Amino acid sequence: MIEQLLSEKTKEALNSLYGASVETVSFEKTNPDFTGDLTLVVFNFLKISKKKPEDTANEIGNYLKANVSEIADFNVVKGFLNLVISDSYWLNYFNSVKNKDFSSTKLPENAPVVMVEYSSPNTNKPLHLGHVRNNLLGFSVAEILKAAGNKVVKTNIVNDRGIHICKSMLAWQKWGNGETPESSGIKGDHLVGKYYVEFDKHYKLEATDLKAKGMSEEEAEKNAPLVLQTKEMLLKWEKGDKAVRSLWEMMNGWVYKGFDVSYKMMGVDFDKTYYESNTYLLGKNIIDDGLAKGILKRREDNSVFIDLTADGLDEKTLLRSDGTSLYMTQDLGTALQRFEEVHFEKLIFTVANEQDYHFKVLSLILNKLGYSWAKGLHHLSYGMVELPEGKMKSREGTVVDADDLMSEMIKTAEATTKELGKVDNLTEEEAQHLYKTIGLGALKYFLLKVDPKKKMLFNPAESIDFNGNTAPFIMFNYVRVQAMLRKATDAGIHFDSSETMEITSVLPKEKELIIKVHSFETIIQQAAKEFSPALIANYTYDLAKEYSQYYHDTSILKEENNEKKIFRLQLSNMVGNVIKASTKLLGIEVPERM
RNA sequence: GAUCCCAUAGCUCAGCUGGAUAGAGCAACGGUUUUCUAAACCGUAGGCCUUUGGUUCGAAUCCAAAUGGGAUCACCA
Repeated sequence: MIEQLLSEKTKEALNSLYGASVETVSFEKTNPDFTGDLTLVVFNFLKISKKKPEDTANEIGNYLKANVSEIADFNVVKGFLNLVISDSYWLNYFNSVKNKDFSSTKLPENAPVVMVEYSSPNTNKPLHLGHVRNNLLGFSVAEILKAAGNKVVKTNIVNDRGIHICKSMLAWQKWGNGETPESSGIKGDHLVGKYYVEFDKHYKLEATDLKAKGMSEEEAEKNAPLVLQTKEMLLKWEKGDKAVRSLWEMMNGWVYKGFDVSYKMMGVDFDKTYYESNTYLLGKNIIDDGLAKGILKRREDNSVFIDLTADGLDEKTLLRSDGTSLYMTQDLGTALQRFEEVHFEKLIFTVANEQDYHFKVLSLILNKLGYSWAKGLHHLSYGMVELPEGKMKSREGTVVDADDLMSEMIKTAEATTKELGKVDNLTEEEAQHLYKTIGLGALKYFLLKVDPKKKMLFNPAESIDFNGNTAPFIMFNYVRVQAMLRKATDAGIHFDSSETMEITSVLPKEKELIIKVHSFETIIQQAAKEFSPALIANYTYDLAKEYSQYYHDTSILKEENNEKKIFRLQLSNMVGNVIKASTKLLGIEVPERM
């Protein structure tokens, strides 16, 4: 990396010129309005040099030019030292990576293990837009971490038990008339979700009824017959009641079949799937351990808690007075279980920001209990997706359904593609695949290009764009490259040999493209560090945009100089390779034609 | 009441480990096609970077407060 070399040499310069040693020296990309590639801001060194900014910059510049062969020239504007890196440096770099497969990563044996948990669906309803953001984020972060040199284990924990699951079960029992996915033709998860909404409808009626009879709102909500029956059902489930268990298994089975279809459509997968019904009792041994260490305390009524008031938080109960465990207890237990299973360096939880508090407490407790691995826990917190009318609520049916949204996107892609008349040479199968690639790509990019932690507004009335900063634009540029390369191959031009072209100078745009590709590695590392697919998305867009301008202004196949022509083809090929690799990190596939 | 997150063009967002004149896309207006895919390219217009104070040679960026928006603070998950 050129930055590293320059940083070292600058330290050397400061030492030799002013006899001072500086810890870190960093460069930034030169502002496009000035000449140069990298810029050193010298204001920080004035104390050392005891000279004017211009003089300091000039002295450092002279030293670097004399001692670093990669520096072709420099100029000084006020306190800014702009360095021009020689074309030959960039060309050497270009030649070393022009045929590289940017998407392959070879992991060292001892690569750190990172577990990424995402999705975590409930089995009482189908996936909605919020889940889509979660799934895409989790999957993409996993891909990015892989590319950054980690061994990644993708995990899903299915919340398959609990009072909310019993709600749809009870409603189906009461009003389902034996309806099944087969008999109704409704996708399993949607069918179950239908009864979840049904439950809420009846429950609200009951509560209103009780209120009319003089109960307070709170009483009415607690004493609605449906609520009591659900609690009873949960107790039966916990005791292993045969009828309840088999109903549970049947309905969950429908849901899993449905989820599989949605996951496959989204293009996400998991290495491990956990079920809450198997893990909800975990964590009690941690409690015993904490009590023994005196970090957890037992109340008079036998419940167990931890006092976090000294850390600015509250008292957190970890065991009910009847000895049963809670959400937090369970999460403590599963974290420990996972560490014992895979010895992760990091454990990433992809969960919406409404649970920031929960994860803060979780990490704090584990740290207090002295588990050294707990510092590897990270909550990948993302903002909620909101609709113009506010938060989505599954119970009330005000959600953007994941399956509906995806098929809507594919339909839009189909309509647009046909309108542009781009399907003439495709078989029906190829065309269908193309619509899916474009539609889902547009959706994925739309959700991933925004900083994860920001909440996002989705207006279903305004369909997702296909122009500008979008996946179809990026794909379009990839496709243009492929079309051109096919044409070149047909004409018998060999651009993919490792042969080095005798190019001595490059166009400014060509240099920019090489520099852009050069920074791909750094961007991956940064995205991995910040768990941010948005960085990859924006990088890819910038690259595609620059290529688009280059393509527009420069003739490639029509270039008469053969060396230049081949160089340009190689450059295009390289840009295509990077686009393919970086979109892959977002879970986006690129088509070969469109 | 307490804590956490957010605030940049009409809209959606970049930029935030302090640096030069704050960038894209959409929408608006105008232009480019006998030339490698026009889902493209070029141009015009659009900004008290929410406000105030502080730190600094230098602040959209760091600190504090205020305002507005969101979330959380169960022996629910």
